Amino acid sequence: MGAKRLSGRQRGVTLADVALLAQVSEITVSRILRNHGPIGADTRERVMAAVRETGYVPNRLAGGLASSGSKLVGVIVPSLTNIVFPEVLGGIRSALQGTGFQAVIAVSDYDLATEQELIASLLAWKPEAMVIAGLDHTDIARAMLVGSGVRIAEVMEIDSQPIDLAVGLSHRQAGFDTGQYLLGRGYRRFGYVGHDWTSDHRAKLRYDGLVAALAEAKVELLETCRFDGPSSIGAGRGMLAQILTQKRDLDVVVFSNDDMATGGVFHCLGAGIRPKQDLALFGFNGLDVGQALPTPLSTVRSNRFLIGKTAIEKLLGQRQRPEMPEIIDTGYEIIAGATA
Amino acid sequence: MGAKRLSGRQRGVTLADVALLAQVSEITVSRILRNHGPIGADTRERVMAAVRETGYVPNRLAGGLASSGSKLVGVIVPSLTNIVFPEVLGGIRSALQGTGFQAVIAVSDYDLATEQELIASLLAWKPEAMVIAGLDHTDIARAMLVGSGVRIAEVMEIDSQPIDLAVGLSHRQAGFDTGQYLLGRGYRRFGYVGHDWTSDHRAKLRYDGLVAALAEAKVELLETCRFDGPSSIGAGRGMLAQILTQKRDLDVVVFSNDDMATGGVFHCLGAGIRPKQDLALFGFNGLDVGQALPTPLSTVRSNRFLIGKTAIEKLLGQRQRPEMPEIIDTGYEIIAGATA
DNA sequence: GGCGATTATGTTAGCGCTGTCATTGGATGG
DNA sequence: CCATCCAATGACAGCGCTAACATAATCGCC
Repeated sequence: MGAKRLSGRQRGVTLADVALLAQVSEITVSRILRNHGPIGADTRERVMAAVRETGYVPNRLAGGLASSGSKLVGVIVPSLTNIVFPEVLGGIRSALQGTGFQAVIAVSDYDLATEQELIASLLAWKPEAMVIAGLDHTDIARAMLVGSGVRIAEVMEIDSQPIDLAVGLSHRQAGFDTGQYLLGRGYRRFGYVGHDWTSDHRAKLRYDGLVAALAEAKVELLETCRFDGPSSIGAGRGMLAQILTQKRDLDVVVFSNDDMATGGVFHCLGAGIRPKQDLALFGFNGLDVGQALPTPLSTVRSNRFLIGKTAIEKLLGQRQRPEMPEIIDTGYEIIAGATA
Repeated sequence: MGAKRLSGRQRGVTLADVALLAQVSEITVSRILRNHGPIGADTRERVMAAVRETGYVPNRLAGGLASSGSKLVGVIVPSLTNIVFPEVLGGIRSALQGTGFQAVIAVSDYDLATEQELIASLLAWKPEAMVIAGLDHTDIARAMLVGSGVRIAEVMEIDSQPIDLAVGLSHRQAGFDTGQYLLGRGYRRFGYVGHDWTSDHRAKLRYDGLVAALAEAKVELLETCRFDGPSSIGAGRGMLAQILTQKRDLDVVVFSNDDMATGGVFHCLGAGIRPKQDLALFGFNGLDVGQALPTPLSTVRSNRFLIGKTAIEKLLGQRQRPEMPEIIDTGYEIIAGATA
């Protein structure tokens, strides 16, 4: 009773309702809710009571529009089922904690066209910043990102030039170091088991680095096997079985990542091959699965959590794009493990 | 040049700019961009050209405010590192595909207070629907959800009454069936290895079901071990080692989930215990890791993808809350595997 | 060939909030 | 005792878009 235009209810309590109940103006309620400007203790009390009584929920669409700032950070990752990306998100969430910002997560399914759509879609929410996995985008996507004026972090890799900020590690270098490490341990008869490169081109970079390291030492990669699909433990298991029928006398197999390598270890366990003694196995990422194995996986630790955290801290630390793109190397380290 | 109020640029192209360039009114541009109402072919052409030329990106905050509908679906999950939730999200994304809706994902870290904050925060975006993992919420959270009028799906479990819609499976029943299944296979000396129940109360429900099944058969659960933290492969490995020192003559160990059980298998492999022959192991979820094991894990398949997909389909299928809460059982099935 | 139906476009009035600039009523101080 | 300042509050316009209602222009059809 008394409501002027709203008849059927349903469409929510607004600032006006709260203001009316608390006998103050809308702007005062708004200020109290945002801790903005000086407010009398009694007024605050009265307004908060009204908020509670009405069950008022602010409308962020209206707020964002009015203040032209959504307090949103857009995030695009290629997958959530590959555990490394949730880990990056963990870092992002941790850095966002208490800042009032909220991440909007979108998944591109390793598809650049989808990524482009998602970029358009997320920019429409006027995010304060964007975090995108990878440096590879369509031209249109890149143009939209550049044109938006929004700060952009491209994460995971630093092997080429970013738009604004890159946070990650050099996958090519990691692959190279893997090669040198294994050569140093005396391995000479190399095999490689990978997965689809069109979807995961960072795996390709690591492969290139590996081959380069071997070439420097005049060692040849004897056999290569690639699964035509995303990496998985099952694929790794199957591919190792396959490569071993093709070339029996390998002394080490490098996998595109830990998932694949874990599958490789499973194959060994099932086939009575002793990891390291009979065949060395090497992965990438340093995932928990691999480290919990009876023989902890020899691999490279990439710092996913740190990548996400650093990206957000940098982005929120400076709201303007820098003159020159910045590149932050979060590094990696070889985990000796027990399989190589 | 010619812009009236914008001096320093930066703050975006608007509908008005596009309309001006294309020599039509704003509403016409708006209609074209939304495929709404009849539009002349030449006009459409001209407007699309103007959109391209200006690099216009619609402002969804304004759009949502004007049409009081954000085309957003809020999703709250307790974790992204537990792979089951990304799988639910996969189902959600699949059902959202092509509907024009976008999911906003938030992570509660298994904390009901955090969940409550996230609910408030997501409701502020005026989502069209919400999906929340679990039926357990704070009173305030529940009140906000009820009061919002928004359609709500509570997913994963159906062991108690939902607000609006529940999609999932009965974890208690799954635990019960696990017990009966193992009894049927002749096991009598049961052990249980779990993780923190305060964070994962569905695990507790399964445990309760298991105990109930055993009690019916007058079989006792001989030993219980619970890791004080989230489930992980490492924890499962450690806990199995521990329970076996406490009680050596178990013939089967039921784990709180596949992560824990996989750790258990790892322990066996390391300790020379043959799964099934020496000690049976049973998990929950039917994860890929477990199925890729040299001895595929005996477990229960929960249909995570289906849960997400069904929830969204139901929610978008009917925009009004039903009179009575609806419960959809997506079921589960026992995977015999090779460890029990 | 006039009347309603249909198609294509425009006009107006907000959606719910916040930035900006008043306004009010003491407290301060010389 | 009046100018000055500050704390506390309010009025008002407008963020960028779209629903709802006009308004033209075209088209059949008896």
